[in-house]
Amino acid sequence: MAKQPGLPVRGSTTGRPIMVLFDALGQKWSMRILWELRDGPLTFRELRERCDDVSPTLLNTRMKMLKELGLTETTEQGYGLTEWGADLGKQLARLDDWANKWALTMYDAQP
Amino acid sequence: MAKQPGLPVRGSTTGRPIMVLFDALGQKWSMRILWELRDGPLTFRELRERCDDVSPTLLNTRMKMLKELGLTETTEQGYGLTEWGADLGKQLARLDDWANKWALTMYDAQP
DNA sequence: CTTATTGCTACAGTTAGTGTAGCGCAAGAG
DNA sequence: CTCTTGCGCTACACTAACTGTAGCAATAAG
Repeated sequence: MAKQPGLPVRGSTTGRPIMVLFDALGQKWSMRILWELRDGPLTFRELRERCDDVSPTLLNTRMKMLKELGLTETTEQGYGLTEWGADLGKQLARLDDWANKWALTMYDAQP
Repeated sequence: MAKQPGLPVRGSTTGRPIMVLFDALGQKWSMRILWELRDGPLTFRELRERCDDVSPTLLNTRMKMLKELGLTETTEQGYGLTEWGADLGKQLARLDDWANKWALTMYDAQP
């Protein structure tokens, strides 16, 4: 089933962009994959290894979805982020900053 | 099973804050719940309704998790965000802005 | 008492994700 | 040419995550 802003997703019929994004990022490994690709393209097997050996079945379906959403693409160096994917990656980097402060003040856990 | 920065989560043994966050937000309805609480506390049944009638079973387990993470709390008005939860909500609002631009330039889909 | 509304639990059924094995293909070595 | 090596990916059986409906115990009002 296709997936893009404007079309309904799990748990929301409106196709409102943020709902599409919540649906996509709310699936296991989605954010992690974008995160691991932040420093440049990786091969299927490399990416899989970085994601704690996620099952290839899932990695493949997830990559198909992210590709459909225009966030990743396949280059000659392997799987990489598109411009939009990289942009979203920056948003995730902000989340990283946030998470570190959060952990620090709430649990004294180090990044 | 407890959940907090510093302790291992699904797919990462390090307990690195961003991984804890990815694990938590990567579960279905997590982001949506934080999103729906952004304008103030809601009762269990109200919150459930706003989340497209998510099953009460899941809503309850999710609320327990979010509470454990210090993102939500139960007030006299019902379920609400903590300061950290509200802060994270602001990050999600940034994602909303991002998603709207994304949808607009990629698919001409309106927010 | 009855009635209504609340937060929440029980439980069976469906969907999503896991883990291992290995296929088909392309490139390099002998 | 054959043999190996490493690649992206698929098959498939298993487990975990989520769904949907019914309804319980508690509280409050009539």
